[in-house]
Amino acid sequence: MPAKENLRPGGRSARVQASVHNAVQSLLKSMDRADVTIPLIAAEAGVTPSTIYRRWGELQELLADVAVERLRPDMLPIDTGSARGDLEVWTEQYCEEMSSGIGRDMMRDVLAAQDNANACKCDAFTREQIALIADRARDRGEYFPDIDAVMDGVVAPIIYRILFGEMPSIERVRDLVTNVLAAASTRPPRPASAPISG
Amino acid sequence: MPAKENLRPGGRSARVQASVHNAVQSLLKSMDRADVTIPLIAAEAGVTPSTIYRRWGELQELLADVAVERLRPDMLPIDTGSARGDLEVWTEQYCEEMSSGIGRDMMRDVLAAQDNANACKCDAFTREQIALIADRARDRGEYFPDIDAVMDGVVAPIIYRILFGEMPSIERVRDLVTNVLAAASTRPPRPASAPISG
DNA sequence: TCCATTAACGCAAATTATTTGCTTTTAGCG
DNA sequence: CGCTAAAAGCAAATAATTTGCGTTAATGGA
Repeated sequence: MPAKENLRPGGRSARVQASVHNAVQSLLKSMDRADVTIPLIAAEAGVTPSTIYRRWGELQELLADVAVERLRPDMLPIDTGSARGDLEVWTEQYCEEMSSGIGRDMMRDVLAAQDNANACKCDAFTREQIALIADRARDRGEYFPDIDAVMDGVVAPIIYRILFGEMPSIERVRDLVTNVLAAASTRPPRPASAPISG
Repeated sequence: MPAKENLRPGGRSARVQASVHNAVQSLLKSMDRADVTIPLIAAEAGVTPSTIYRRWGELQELLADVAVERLRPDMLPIDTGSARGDLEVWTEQYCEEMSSGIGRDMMRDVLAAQDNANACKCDAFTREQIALIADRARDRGEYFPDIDAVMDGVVAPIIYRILFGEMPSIERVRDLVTNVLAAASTRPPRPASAPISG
């Protein structure tokens, strides 16, 4: 299950990794994911299959590895001038990305892998984006809820519905934001969680 | 991707399915899930591998199929005499089951499958259990929140955290229940969601 | 009850994927 | 610049998956 951590960062090793990642993305665009195999990826990347087997072990791990890179936020949350606006806009965009076919597939890939490190990374990405919005709100002197409250109140319901079969409507998403902002000003912060082992 | 729907319900076909399901459960108990293969399951079940390939297509679909059966609730929510008590007890038990190694593996199996019908089933199971608690509350004349509010406020945060790396503490779980019950009596019901296509 | 129909199964051969032992290349470092 | 070992390539061995075809038996109608 070791993926791209603790490997030689330079030269050929990095080139191979990039080439394999590109090959995966390219193949996923042009064909059904059920037909993507490791020998196929290897051919597309110009690498021998055993290299992929030794580095990623299974297709699932490689797909998770590629997916988490694509899920990494590539821009700052839009600054609308208010905490509510920032959170609303960010949430709507997040929901749209995640509920698209590609977003759902990537999430599935990340969750399907044996190694849950990639899932943790995705959670961290989301928290970072919300933290940026929160910081901005505090700089403006606005109140903003705890990150955990936003994760529970906004992110979790959206992701749950996407994973378990219903896509949330835009009205519901706005509602979630409204409720978490309303609750924030009337409830004390909540206790923290414990990290999971396996 | 057709799993066990629209197949001949009687005799041999049903026997084979039961035998394969049992074989999967038995093997998952005695060995690492990464080492469970279709030929192995076939041998344990006393069937030929091609039968499994033709019926389930991939190991992932079979695992999802078995997992969803194990996730089906096998008893009514405990009646504690009050809506709050019922929901608290049910939630704590649900959280415990889902965050155990077996529960997480089963959820992973269900979500990893191409076919999301099994995931929808799991969602439906959960909603049914909550609906039973809600019905009981109404029979007693107690107010009870909308099922969707409980899914968003209690179930989704628990599942999100289990999937994305943190196990919720019992205090947080109680908090979620408290909040959804508090909100229920002060907020109007929310609009419904739209089903997902793919 | 018996027969016709056909879905589902079993078997085995063909194909494809995965693992493994060994050799070659090259990144990292003194 | 040369050493060392991690990572890659290659090819043979093993294992999984697909497929064609004959057999079994569930279902439905006479």
